[in-house]
Amino acid sequence: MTMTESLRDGNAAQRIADSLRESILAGELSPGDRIVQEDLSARYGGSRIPVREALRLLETEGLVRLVANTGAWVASLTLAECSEVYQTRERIEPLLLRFSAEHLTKDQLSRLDALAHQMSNSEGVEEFLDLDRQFHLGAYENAHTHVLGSLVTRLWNTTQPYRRAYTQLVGDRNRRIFHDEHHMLVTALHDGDLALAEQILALHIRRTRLHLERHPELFDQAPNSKETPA
Amino acid sequence: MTMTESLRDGNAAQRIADSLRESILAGELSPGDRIVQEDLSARYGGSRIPVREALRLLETEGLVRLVANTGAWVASLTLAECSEVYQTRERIEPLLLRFSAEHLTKDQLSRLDALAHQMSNSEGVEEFLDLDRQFHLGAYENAHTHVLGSLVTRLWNTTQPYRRAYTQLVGDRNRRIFHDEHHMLVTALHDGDLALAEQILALHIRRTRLHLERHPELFDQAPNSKETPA
DNA sequence: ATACCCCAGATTGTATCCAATGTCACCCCA
DNA sequence: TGGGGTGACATTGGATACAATCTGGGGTAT
Repeated sequence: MTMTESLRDGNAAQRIADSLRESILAGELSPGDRIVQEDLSARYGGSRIPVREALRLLETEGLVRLVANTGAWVASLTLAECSEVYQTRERIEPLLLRFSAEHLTKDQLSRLDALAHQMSNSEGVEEFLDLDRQFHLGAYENAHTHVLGSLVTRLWNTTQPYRRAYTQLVGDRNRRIFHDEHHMLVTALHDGDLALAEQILALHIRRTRLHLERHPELFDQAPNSKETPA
Repeated sequence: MTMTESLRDGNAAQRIADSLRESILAGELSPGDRIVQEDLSARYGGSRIPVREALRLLETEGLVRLVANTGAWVASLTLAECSEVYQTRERIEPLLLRFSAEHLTKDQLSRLDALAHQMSNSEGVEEFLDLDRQFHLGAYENAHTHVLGSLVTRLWNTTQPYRRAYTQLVGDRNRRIFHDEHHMLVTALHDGDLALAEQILALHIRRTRLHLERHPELFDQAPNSKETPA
């Protein structure tokens, strides 16, 4: 959905928000970066009005921080906040997986399996991040859910910069166990053992969080600081 | 916070959004009601610009539905969507309670106990709704959390109209068990038995959902319909 | 030398105006 | 008489212009 349609959606704010979100997720903008309204309006060839609406939108998504009469920055998280997001994900993603698994087709399962294998052999950071995201969100694809699905996507989005930083930091080391967990998850889904799949997913998210927590240097020290110390 | 400060926040959009949110939560506006930009700008004495930003804000909060070039409506939920929200709450509110319980003071516990008793004796629908909200959100008050707390509040907000409709429908019948669960929760917190408190809360939310699901007539039949059938 | 104040530039917030789009009622025609 | 098309009206979307506010640097007094 979206991509092609939203371009002619008659709605500039939505289009700008989508584009800006992509920029943040792709790492072109980093937490703490200043966002100037005029720059965006110039870049997208409109006035600042839709830009402002887009910023408001991204603010409630948690991707942007707005301060009245002062400006906008790409949102940053403290370690505590990021850990909070992961603990939340640990509780709700298994539920979403359950909703989706009931409707997953053989084809979709094959695709998940293929993605897991691709990841095992992937080299670059960006490729890994992209495949990882596709794998997890792909597993939720068939959850016919309007609320929980977008919520999970939102949580993925806000933590994406830190997933990137962590992946860059540790390189290819220590990834083996993540890949094993992915394969275990596919197997559990294939066997139709939903309870097991839920458990594996929860443990997978938990382990990722524990690994992240070993690297406080990746995060802001205080909430809502304007600049990344790095 | 907010009320008095936000009035001079230098930010009209925030102020309008806060006020409109209150109107929706108070039941002055019902799901499906049309929202006209000009009406709001007249009511708040400004132009439509901040109104539009406010609507965008409430849209991502799930309280308003926007359609490009067409208009805005107070968001409505289908039974399936509402059920989804409750199942999500069932998973994350116990976590939030855990975060908060670690820091709860004696005074706050007493207040929760008082609220539970007040509810047992409350008469009107609005009084009950208000106390219920104060009780639950009050229990989370000391969770030093930036993400999960606002998320839970958001989920409470989107389901508030249906909690109201249900409460009005069933009257005072069947409320006994809810009150019992509230008292049990306070007791568990008082005893410092966090695991038990989490379980009681999860069951409390689950039971509420099951009760709601017995009344599909309270909900929209199709997602995003413009008017409430009622 | 340092702390404070004040002003200029930059940036955001808002109002007014105009364009674009959707809605609805009316009319024409089969 | 009913269905489809067409036009005017209401409402939303966006651009320009102006007001309000914040930031940072230089000057002054202590």
